[in-house]
Amino acid sequence: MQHKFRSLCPIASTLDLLGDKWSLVIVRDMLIREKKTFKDFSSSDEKIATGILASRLKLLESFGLITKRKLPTNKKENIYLLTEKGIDLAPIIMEITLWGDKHMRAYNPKLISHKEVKADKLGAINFVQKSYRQFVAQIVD
Amino acid sequence: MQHKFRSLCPIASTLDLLGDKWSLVIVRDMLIREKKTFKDFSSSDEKIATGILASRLKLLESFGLITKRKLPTNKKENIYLLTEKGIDLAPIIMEITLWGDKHMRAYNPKLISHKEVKADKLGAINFVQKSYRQFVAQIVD
DNA sequence: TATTTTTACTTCTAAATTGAAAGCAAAGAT
DNA sequence: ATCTTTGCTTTCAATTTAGAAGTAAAAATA
Repeated sequence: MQHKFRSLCPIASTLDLLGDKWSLVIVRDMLIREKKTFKDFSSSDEKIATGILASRLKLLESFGLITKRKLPTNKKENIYLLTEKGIDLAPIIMEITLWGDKHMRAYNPKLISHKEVKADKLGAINFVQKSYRQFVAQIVD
Repeated sequence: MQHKFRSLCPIASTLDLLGDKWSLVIVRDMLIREKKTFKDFSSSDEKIATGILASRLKLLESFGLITKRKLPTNKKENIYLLTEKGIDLAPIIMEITLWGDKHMRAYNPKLISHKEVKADKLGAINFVQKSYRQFVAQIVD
């Protein structure tokens, strides 16, 4: 089944896939918090409904941003991991973090700050991507 | 009336405001295409419904990302302009452009490419922000 | 000046999506 | 052997969206 795109604009097309309140929160959990199972994602602070979580994971997988696999040691648990395409979202995630930290605090005063990102954006992007690749490598034998 | 936020995470909070298919498309039209009236926005390629456009403009204004004003020369037309807070979205917009250009083309082959952004991201961000500030200055006496 | 057109919406309704809760089957732990 | 956990699916009400139509005032045109 193929997606419908609103236009030929890369921004609009990316938003056709990721423009909702949950997809990038799931990617954040994977990339920054190294979450990997359905349970991990459904127990995040934001309390995503399981039906929405299931549909988002399916969509992200269908677009190749994540993979779904089982480990030989556990036949029940599914392990979701970001692909390189998904890891490539790190710059977007970091820019959103910076913008939110700078401009949303006025409306959500107790917002958590990410000092490393503010201090060294490119460093933080590289660090997170590198760490995540190691995390994947350690899981996928 | 105040917004509800899902958590204390800057990413989730930013997505509480901008996490939908339309808000950043409107910001794109303002920042990159220098659109400024209700008509301008409603005539974009993506065909936003007027009801949604009206509600998004109201929301963006309520969070201080845009301003709404009239020119002394026209008592009907409303002029919507990005504030500095809105102009500050340029890095997010550019990163989304780059990601989309790189990864969505497989699904939307005729995607338009933005060579300047690919060639010089920081330059493109600065250029767009500077140009937009000039555009605003020229409108607001 | 009178009429037509434009602008900026609002309203309406159907369709789609979301959120919350409950249910369920298989695997794993006790 | 039973209880618990995991990974979902299902259900249904509530909210949001998409699309069309309507409206009032301003502006352009005849």
